[in-house]
Amino acid sequence: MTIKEIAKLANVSLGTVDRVIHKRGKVSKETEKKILDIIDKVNYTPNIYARGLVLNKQYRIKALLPEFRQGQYWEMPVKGMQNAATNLSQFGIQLEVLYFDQNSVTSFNSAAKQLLSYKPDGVILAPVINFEAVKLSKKLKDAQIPYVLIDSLIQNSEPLSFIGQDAFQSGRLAAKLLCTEINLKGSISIISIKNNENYNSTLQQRIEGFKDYIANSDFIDQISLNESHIHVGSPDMPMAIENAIGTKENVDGVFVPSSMIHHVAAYVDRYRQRFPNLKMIGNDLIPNNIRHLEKGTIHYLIGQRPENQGYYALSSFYKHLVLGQRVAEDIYLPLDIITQENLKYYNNNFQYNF
Amino acid sequence: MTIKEIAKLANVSLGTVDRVIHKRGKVSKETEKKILDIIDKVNYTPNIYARGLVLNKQYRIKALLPEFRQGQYWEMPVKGMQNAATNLSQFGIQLEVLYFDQNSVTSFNSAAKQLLSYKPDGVILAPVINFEAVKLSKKLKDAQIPYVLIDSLIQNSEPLSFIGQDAFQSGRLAAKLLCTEINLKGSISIISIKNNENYNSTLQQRIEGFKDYIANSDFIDQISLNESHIHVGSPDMPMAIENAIGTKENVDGVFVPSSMIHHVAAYVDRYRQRFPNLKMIGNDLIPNNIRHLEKGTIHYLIGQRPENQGYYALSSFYKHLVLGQRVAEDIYLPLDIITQENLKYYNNNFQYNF
DNA sequence: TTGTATGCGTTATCAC
DNA sequence: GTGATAACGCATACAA
Repeated sequence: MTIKEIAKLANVSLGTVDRVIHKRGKVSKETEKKILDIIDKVNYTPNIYARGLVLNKQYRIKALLPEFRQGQYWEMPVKGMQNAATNLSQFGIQLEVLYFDQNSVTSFNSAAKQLLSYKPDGVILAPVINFEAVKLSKKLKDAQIPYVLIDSLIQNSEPLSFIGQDAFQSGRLAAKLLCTEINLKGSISIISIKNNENYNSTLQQRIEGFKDYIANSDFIDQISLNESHIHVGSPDMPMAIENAIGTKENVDGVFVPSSMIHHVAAYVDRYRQRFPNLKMIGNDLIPNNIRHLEKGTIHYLIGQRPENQGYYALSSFYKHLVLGQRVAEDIYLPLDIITQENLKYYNNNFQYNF
Repeated sequence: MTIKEIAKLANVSLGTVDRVIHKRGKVSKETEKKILDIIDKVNYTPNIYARGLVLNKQYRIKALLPEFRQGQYWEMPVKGMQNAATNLSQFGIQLEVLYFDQNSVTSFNSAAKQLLSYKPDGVILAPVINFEAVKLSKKLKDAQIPYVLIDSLIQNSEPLSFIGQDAFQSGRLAAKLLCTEINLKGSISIISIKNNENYNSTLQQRIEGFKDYIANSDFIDQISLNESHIHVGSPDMPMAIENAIGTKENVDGVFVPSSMIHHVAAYVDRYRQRFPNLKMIGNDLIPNNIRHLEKGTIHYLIGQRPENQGYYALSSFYKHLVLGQRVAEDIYLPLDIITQENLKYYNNNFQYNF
């Protein structure tokens, strides 16, 4: 059904129908009602091709993400975003990624300022520096620029959508797997490793979920927990790792609630004979972690499909801006459990998700 | 860059450019080369909107699948297909699903005949009745109708793409999880349950993978295996289950390489006190299986994202027919490990995969 | 308040 | 061999 046909049915010109559809006014109440009824009855949907052809709109989306080196976590969401950008370019979606230093508020603010100066049609934001992200989200709201949050949520925000993982549940799952692996008894070391100084709600929630699972299990008395915090790159990192896993009492399991588990795994691997039965579980399938999973140093990795997160983030804008569809508010990605056995098929078809 | 601009660059009319692009001939060698060079240099891609508008093509895709009742496995791929059909209808993709009785070759053949009479632009085929599916695939090839295979492959076929799972690897994964769960020792019962009489290569491969994992493990001597085959609906099914798991020696683990594990779970659940520590693993997250996973009767389910399989099947045709893109030949879906902990987030966003 | 005309980029037909 | 042109459905500027 086309506008022309609707116009004929309503005995008006297609200009009038168009004015009704786009609420441009200058139509009498009665003809408006008549046209709306017909539109409703025939279930009219505009032809996406004709619409796209005549509008010929370009939508500029800016992403604001932490800078990264090859093999680091943030490489993966970016890959997914760029993949989406390729597929969506024919629909006028344009992506540019701006980067900031996770340890520098100044760097974030200057990138944010630059971003706002572009007056983009949409923003993808990783709120790694929580407090500054909140301020930016307010500015975006004032400027009526829709934004998508990726990885973690921020307070009082009204994003077009949030795309990430339930961190608490992720921690619970890690606990279940690790406890089963160590046969429901022994000593577990939770090691929080970060490469920045910011408060990280995701890490925190994963740890809470981990503890919650054990606290509510019927083998709580059989498990002893200890927790440590390590900063990547600090000169005493080896000693910190040694303290976390090499104390007198044997540690049976290690949980690192971030992609940084490979640092511990490398240490364990170096002194393999000292840790013959240590079971390790962590997050994110970055190359360094995958290597240790293949080697057997790491036993489980929990994935959060970072490429898909990136892909979905841009897709949200395609749906919203191009198709005019309502988009899901919160998109929680599955908690993928990866072991040696299913590693090969993990996410090998994410590029197909369009 | 548009055809018009290319025409101007080449000092020809846009009709000539069009003839070159579509290889319609009637163009002199030299002008053809000149135009091709320009097209190549400016990296011309046709405007998808204008193209779609003028062609206004409808693509009729017919799917040929086993009939099912609510809650059965085939409901899920169909759901994914129909979801895709909704999203893709605006691009002219039309889907109709034809059903056949898995236990009736006649039913399959009459549905296949009907399908061919439609002269569809594409076919989605579930080769559940292997031999007949092979014959149909030949006819489709002769008629030059592209087809997508879903769930399992067939011999000597040349599908547009195959969408499914690596069944052997799925079996290996099941073995790993179950063996860990029973602490690498004990007695395991493999129960193959089917609701039809056809040879099922997927089941077979899963069982082989399962055995392969154990045969190549270092705890092979600690595990005893027995295997049984059961037909759903047969009056002696309870006794067959009893024989498989209720023998004198305790069975520690059960592996059912299909979505039919809930039949065993229901039996185990009814006589719970007799099987206090039985661990069970199976395939596919149909409602009956999910219920037993939540209850704890089933410990792991391996998912194969059937909705996504359906979605991808139709998407393949969108990519092939509408966008003219090359599509991936074999799409192996991830082997998802589902337990109580990550069940909630499993595949809750599959509808977003467009 | 309503109707008409033009153009978006591509395809396909027709005249030269 | 080549060029001109109508048509697809929609949005919009402008005429009435």
